[in-house]
Amino acid sequence: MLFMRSADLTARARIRDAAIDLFGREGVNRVSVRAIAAQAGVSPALVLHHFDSKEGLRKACDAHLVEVLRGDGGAADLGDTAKLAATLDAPELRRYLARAFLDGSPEASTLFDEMVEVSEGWLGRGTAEGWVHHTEDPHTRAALYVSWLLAPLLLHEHVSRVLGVTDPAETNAALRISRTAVEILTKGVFADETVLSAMDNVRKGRP
Amino acid sequence: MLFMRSADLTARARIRDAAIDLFGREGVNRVSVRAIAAQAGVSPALVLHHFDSKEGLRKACDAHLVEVLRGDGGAADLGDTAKLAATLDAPELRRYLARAFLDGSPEASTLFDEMVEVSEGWLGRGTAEGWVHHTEDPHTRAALYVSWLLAPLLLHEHVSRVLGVTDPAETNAALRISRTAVEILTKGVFADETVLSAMDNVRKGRP
DNA sequence: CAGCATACTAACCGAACGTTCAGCTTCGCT
DNA sequence: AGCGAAGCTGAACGTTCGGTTAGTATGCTG
Repeated sequence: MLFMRSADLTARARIRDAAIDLFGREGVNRVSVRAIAAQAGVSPALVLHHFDSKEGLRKACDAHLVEVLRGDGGAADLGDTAKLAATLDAPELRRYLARAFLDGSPEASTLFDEMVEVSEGWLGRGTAEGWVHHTEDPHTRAALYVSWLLAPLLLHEHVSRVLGVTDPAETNAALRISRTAVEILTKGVFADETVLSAMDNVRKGRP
Repeated sequence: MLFMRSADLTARARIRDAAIDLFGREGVNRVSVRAIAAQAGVSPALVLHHFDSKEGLRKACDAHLVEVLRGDGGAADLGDTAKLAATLDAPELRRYLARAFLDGSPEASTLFDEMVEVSEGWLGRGTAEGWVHHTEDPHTRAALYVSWLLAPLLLHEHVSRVLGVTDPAETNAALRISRTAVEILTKGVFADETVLSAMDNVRKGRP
């Protein structure tokens, strides 16, 4: 178990990687143990020998993803958007992460909570230092910030289709999206406060 | 077929509503025809009598959702965020919509494309009239705008957990989120342009 | 070399799935 | 009243699923 990292071509690792790929592509329930075994080049029985059950395999995939995402820096890295994006350069990890958030595994919930916590801390520090605007509701803003960070990942299929992405590398599209996101987060979209004050009026009307 | 709307308690409609509810809750593949039939109070065979196959039922659900979403105003309503939010007041419709975007049905793809198109037109008009900021890349901004609009829906489970939502009505939380979103879209998050210019430098370094 | 745990497979199991089908009601029409 | 279509059901079909079992190969340890 100790030197497992150097032997990342073991059947166990191949099964796990195949599962991450297929689970991310199709969703956990559309993928059979047989299909995972076939992609990993082993028998279906070996999958259950190593992971006890399909659910056990899914948990192992979650754990692996979380381990990779945390990187070397512990939970702190979860707030480092650039580092996060770099780690998620692998399409199969991206797909799996998106699926995990939607299928509602406990590991994904914990991960989301941590990301919100780290982001809230980071934005709070920014507010104190003056490079982030003040807000009435920092908690909601952090939750929304993380949601928006994940949105292009979750809707990757549709976003890339709309943007006409065809190249396999996709780095250009990712850059366009990031740049536009930062632009909105810096300058906003609306040039005046009519929409905002309209919303505040609705809010006061319903205490 | 013509007066079907007035007879929305037919077994056919009950099956469709049960399918939307269960598909949205669990995902299409986790739900059996038998479960849908049970919730609708009919036999499993009747489901296939009306919809030919499970896939046919799913398509009928998609079509129904799109019909409801378009409302009376045709595609134009897809850009009216407030109206959209009102239509999606029903939790089961919200859940189903989120699932549809992620399971990648053709209907959902068309819907997404239309939402982006309508939003891009709306934001373009706003730019011309001066109440929306100019952007280098209106197309990407529109895609991102729609993605961000959908993000709290897709991540509803996690967002509501983080915000500590317990009340079944949820109107307060929805209001908090909307208000915060509009706040960000009006004032931005970042108070200066350091992040933005840093990103532009990266971009120029990689032409 | 013997002993034994680990890695792995082929064959199989019961359960649940989507789907089919023959037949039973129930209605609208003439 | 009579008849055909539509709504609807119970019982089965073949398939595929996750999981089990019995057994073989492999490689380490004494």
